[in-house]
Formats: sequence, structure tokens, C-alpha cells
Amino acid sequence: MSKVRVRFAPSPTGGLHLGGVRTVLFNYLFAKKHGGSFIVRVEDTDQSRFVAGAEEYIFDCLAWCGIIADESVIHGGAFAPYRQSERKELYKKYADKLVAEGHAYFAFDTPEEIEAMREKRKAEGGGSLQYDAGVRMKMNNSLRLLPEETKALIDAGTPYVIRIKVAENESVSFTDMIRGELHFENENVDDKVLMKADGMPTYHLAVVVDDFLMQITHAFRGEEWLPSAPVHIMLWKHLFGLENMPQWAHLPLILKPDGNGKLSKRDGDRLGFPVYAMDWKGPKTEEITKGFKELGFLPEAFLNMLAMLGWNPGTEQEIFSIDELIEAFDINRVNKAGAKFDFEKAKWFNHQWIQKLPVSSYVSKVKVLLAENNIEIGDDVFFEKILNLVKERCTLLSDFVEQAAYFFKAPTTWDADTVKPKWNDAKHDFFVAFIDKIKQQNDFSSEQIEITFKELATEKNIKPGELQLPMRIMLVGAKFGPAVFEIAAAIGKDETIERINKALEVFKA
RNA sequence: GCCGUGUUGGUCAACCGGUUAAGACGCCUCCCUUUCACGGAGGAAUAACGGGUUCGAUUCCCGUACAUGGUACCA
Repeated sequence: MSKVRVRFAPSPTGGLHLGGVRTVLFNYLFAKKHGGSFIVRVEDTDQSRFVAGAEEYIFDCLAWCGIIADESVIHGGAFAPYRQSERKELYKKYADKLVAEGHAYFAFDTPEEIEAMREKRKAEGGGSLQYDAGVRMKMNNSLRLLPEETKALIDAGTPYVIRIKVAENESVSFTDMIRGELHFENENVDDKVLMKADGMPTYHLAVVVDDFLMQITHAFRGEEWLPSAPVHIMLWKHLFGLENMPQWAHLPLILKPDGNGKLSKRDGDRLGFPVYAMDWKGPKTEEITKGFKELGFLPEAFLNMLAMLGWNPGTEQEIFSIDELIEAFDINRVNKAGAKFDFEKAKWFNHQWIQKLPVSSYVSKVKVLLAENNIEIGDDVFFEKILNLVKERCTLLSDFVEQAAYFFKAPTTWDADTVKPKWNDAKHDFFVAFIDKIKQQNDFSSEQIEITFKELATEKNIKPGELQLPMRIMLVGAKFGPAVFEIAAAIGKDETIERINKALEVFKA
């Protein structure tokens, strides 16, 4: 086998959704696994739907995921240009070749005429509504027209498209890496438009030409392309030869969690989770759709979660780094059926990765989050220590804001309902005495604080347990966080005393 | 309508003719912890339906149902 070359070919018409990222991922894993190259080209043949900024956005998302293309618009490479709009002439050449060899033809039909044809076929009760062998000799195209009539129309500047001429009484068979042997009867394939009236190719022509020119060996794409695969294969046969065709892999869809159907942006809005890798601002509405990145996902977790949607290693391992994924990935283990997206499981992956990674790898991201919430953090060493103390309570990076805030800022509200009903003078006296004790104490380690605390409680004849919760409320303000003595040790003696005193006043009132 | 693809617990899923049908998420119970978590131990919960083939089908074949994708001068 020649060197593996795979490609991801996004259409810059919107955000990069889960299905898109997973397609990239599988492409990337496969390429890296086989020491091949991963190239990103841009499918912008429909200029009317092209969204400004979408192309940059896609590369930003890939960069966040740590996926770097070997060749692309921004990374260069031997097969530039990578934008289909810049390769226009190339496609035309191949389309003309197809016409010259009788595999394609000019069609002058207006949209109205085609619509009329469909209505007629429907009325006649025929199953198919396609522009195919059954009707093409009744349409306004170069197959039915005399050569001089065709020429006259073209010379007169009549808009036309080029359509593939699907051979009659034949069939197409091919092997899909995921689905195995597939078979299509030509009578079910219609004469797809190859070149549009504006001179741009359709995806059908462009994908084949580009895959050939860019020497793609394995083509991964969503399952929604399966029905048009026969057209692509015919094109390969006519243009470049089946022996040069890449191997196909049609990936299963990512479905919405409730009900059925392809996951869409709307589902995310409705169910409250992101479907885009990063924040995406709609071109018209200016409305921002939340991304996994901004919600507080680690790219490692995001990729890990996506990889396990539709693929599994056949072992019980679920947590994979990108390198481990490359090592373990096997296209034969990709499932055929679509997978429903489960946000709870996605969060679980993120929680796992927050624990697994050293805090140093995400400390700067958390720092930004705290800064956004006006929380001053001290030096980095102390900050990382705090992160280690609270990380097991964090599912999203944004959880660190609440979990770490009280280490840097004294509480301003206290969960009084927890303390007040059981509050009494004896407890008040305990804390006054406790302050005196720790004032004299040089060793302010959590262990020593705990010893002092418990000894004093025993002395005062109060169960330590009954005092720990009030102490927590004093330091944190609420019922959460690591061991109280750890917190006290972390914030230091002075701050601890200050917080206890402050709370004592509040509880008294 | 026509064509394609798919169907193991609520979700992700293993098992590719013989299993008490793994594991994970979520849910429930208990333990740990006088906080919240983590962790530990348990639990409930699954092969769409009907025919074949076979000594034996969740596994193979055929129907049906359901779902989903395509049926654009969108990708």
C-alpha cells in the first residue's frame, strides 16, 4: 500500500459540530496510526452559503484539539490550493473530458422544467422522481438535442449544467471499510449535476477530482454520503480508474439524545449542552452558540469522549490520551449504527481527565476563569496546591471557580440554616477558646490544627463532629470543599482567625 | 413515493453459533466521610417482531415493523 493520505474537507458554512470533529478525529487517528499524512481542504464550492470567518474558526477548533494538518490552507503543502473555489478550472477540465467521452452531457433544463418533470412522474405513479435514464431523452439536454442545436444554445449563452450519464443496466459494487460489501443498481442512481451553471463543480465532481489529485488513499465521511457513493465511484471509473480509488469508510451518525435523528444545534440549545467544539457566532443573528471549550471541557476529554462514540477498542479501557487512541484505533472496530450523544457521559470523561492530568497542564486556563470572576490568586505554587486540593470535586473547568474561590476570598454569606438551629453559647465559647489556642501555636499544619481542635473539644465536652460543620461554614460559607483543617492550613492562621471572628458575630445575631 | 443504512439495558457498548449476555455512564441501596466529592460493596435494568437454516441462534438468511439518511445547480 502506498503511503496513507487522508483528508478532512469541511464546508465553511457553520460551526464545527460533534459529528465534524469526530470525522476529523478518525481521519487523524487513522493517518497517524499508519504513519500517513492528514490534509485539510476546504469545500467552498457553494459560495452563496460560505460564511465569513468559518474557515478560520474550523482551524481554531482543530488547534484547540491539538490536531495539526500536515497540509492545508494554513499549513501549506504540495497540493495547494486547498480551497475548492480556487481550483475551479481543474474541475472544468475533467467535466469536459467526461462529456467528450460520453459519460456526461450538457443539460439546459430550467428549474421549472425539472419540477414539471417530477410532478409528471409523480402523477404517473412511477416510483422514481429522479432525472435519470427514464426521462433524460425527454429533457432539454445534449443527449436529445442535435449537436448543432446544443452548440447553438451554448453559443447563445444559455445557462447549462453538466450531468453525469449513468449507464443503464449496470450496477456498482464497492467495499466500505466499516460496512463491508455494498451494492447499488444504476437504475436507482440519478444523473447528478457535476458542474453548475455558475461554473463551479458540485461536491460530487470536486471530491473525486480532489481525492485523485491529492492522492487520497482512504476517504472517511459521514453516513449521509452513502447514497451518493455510486456516483463518486462511477466518476472514479471514468476519470481515474477504480484501481486508484481511495478506500471508503462511511461513519455512523451522532444522534440526538432524546428521540431520534441527527444531532443538531437546536438540540443543544433545547437540552442545554454544546454541540460545537468552540463558541460559534451565527453569521446573521450574532447569537453565540456555546462550545465545549468555553463550557470548561479539556480537549483531551472532548476527543476521548468523541472517540468512544461509535468506536471502542474491544477492551474495558475507556480513558485514552490522543497517543493511546492512535495506538489503539482500528477502523474495523467502528460501529455501523448511529450513537446517541450523552452529555452526562461527556462530563464524566472531563472529570476523569481533570483528575488524570497534572494541574499544571490546565492551571493557566483556570487562572483566567478566576480572573474573570474577580478573584485574586496568590503565587502559582500556592494556586496549584489549591487546585490539587479541590480538583476531585470538579467536573468542568468552570467548577474550579466555586471550588477554589473561598481560598482567596472570605465568604460574605453563610449557610446559617445549617448552623443556627444548633448554635449555643458553649459552641461560641469553644471557638473563642480555639482562637486563643491557635494564636499560640506555631505549627499551623492541618494535622496540628486537627489535634488542637479535637483536644479542645474533648476538654469542653463537645463532640468534635458537632463543631466541624460550623467551622466549615465559617471558613467556606457553605457545605462543601475538602477537609476543614486542610482549608484552615491553606488560608493560614491569620485568615482563619479573622473568618472565625467574623462568623461568630454573624451567628450571634 | 423510491432508494440506501441501521436495530443488544434509559445511554455508550462487548460477545463475531453453545456465555449465569462483559464493562462504562446514569439511577437506587449500603459502607467510608459528622460537608461536598473521591473511593469501596451491592442492586434494578437489555438481544424489535415473525419465519427459516442448524443438534443449537443475540450471533447466519428472509420477511415485517420501527428509526434514520438520501432523493438540490447544499455539502
